[in-house]
Amino acid sequence: MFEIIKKDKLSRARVGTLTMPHGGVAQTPSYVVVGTHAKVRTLGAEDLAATKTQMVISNTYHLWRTLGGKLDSYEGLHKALGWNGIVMTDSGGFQVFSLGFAREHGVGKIAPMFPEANGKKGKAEDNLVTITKDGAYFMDGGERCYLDAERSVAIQEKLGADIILAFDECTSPLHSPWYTFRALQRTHAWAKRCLTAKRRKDQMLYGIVQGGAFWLPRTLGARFIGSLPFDGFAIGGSLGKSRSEMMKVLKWSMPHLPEEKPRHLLGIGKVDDLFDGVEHGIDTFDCVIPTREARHGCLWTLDGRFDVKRGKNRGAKEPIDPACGCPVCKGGRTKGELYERFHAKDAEAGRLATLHNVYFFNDLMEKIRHSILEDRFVAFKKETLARITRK
RNA sequence: GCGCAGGUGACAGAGCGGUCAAUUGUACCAGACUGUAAAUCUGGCGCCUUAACGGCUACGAAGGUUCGAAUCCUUCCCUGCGCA
Repeated sequence: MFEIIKKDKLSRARVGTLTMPHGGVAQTPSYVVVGTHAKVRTLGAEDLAATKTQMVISNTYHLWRTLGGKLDSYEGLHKALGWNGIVMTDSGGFQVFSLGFAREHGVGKIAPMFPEANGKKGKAEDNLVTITKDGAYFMDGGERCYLDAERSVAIQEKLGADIILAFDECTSPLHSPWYTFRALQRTHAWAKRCLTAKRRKDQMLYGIVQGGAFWLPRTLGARFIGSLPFDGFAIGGSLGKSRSEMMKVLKWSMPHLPEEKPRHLLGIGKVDDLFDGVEHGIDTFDCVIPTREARHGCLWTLDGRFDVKRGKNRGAKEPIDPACGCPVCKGGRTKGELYERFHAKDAEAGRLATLHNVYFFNDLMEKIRHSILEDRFVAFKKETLARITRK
């Protein structure tokens, strides 16, 4: 169930409450922390609570492949996580892209302006995925496996998340409008099949808007998916060559999605993205940035982000951010300690950094919620972005 | 004092006559990471040059042999180990 508590006057931003059939509750806008293998990398269950985490997203494809036959007797994601917050599962649709054309095209979802410049353009044989109108074939460790709408829903029902996602095809930013359009037809057919295949009543099913960064397919996508009886909606897919194109995609999509249902922005979540997304009416975001960058030593603060592995942090006695309330900063841990642990390849380094980053993003979302409730969201956005880009 | 092994760029450690400004690792500097193929990847790292090109100075020191030396020879200095 989704209840809107307050709408912003100057933008489409809103504050809401997401309540799950099993009892989990989240205040939105909210960050969804990525825990692909039913675990937020480096974090334990107790850490989730300490980081203000309200929602976690795991991955159908990865869990399906690792659990294998054990899926039938799976304990469920809440048990696996040891945590009773809201859990989502991605459908595996993104892996159609990330293991497929992403490798061949040498791109991410947001393509660089000059793809050849990032120097890792792959060969066609790097593409591990074959897509048909029925579903997708993956090459996984020499084994060929098949995933489609029905199977994805069935797996997600066994995994037992609160919110599950429709199986979709995420296209590459380098795909043509025509390819993108044909992929969109597949995604739409699969969306309807997911609705039909769904058995459990205690899970919410979100539809996914695709259509690349092209106006027509994207608009058609939003209109079509928005018209189906999903419990919520997600914006997915390749979002153009730059952030400004990404925001255009939101602008084209959002008006076609029902106001009263929750909207999720898939896989996007840097600070400026969050503000823009919220401004366009997004309620939840998931992104790998806080956890992955933490493991890579990159720490986020409201004064910008920095790499704690750099030499200037050796011996530094100050916390990551004196204003931060996370267990790491409040616990008296210093940049110097993080530096030493990262250089010693101590696994605790990644955990401490992850604790900080996850807390940072969850806390930022809380601040955003407050700003909306206090009618100062746009001002808060402006002052925060000015501050964070200052250095 | 004798014997043996060595002295290479911030450190460790390759190279053992030309393709060596010198493999590689670490450190250092810079950058990337957006529904996790990722606790990872990329670039730089003697000096001059925006950079390429080019030039200059370099492999303990000084000489020497060679068209050409970090690489061979001589002497000296220094370090480690063993014996006195």
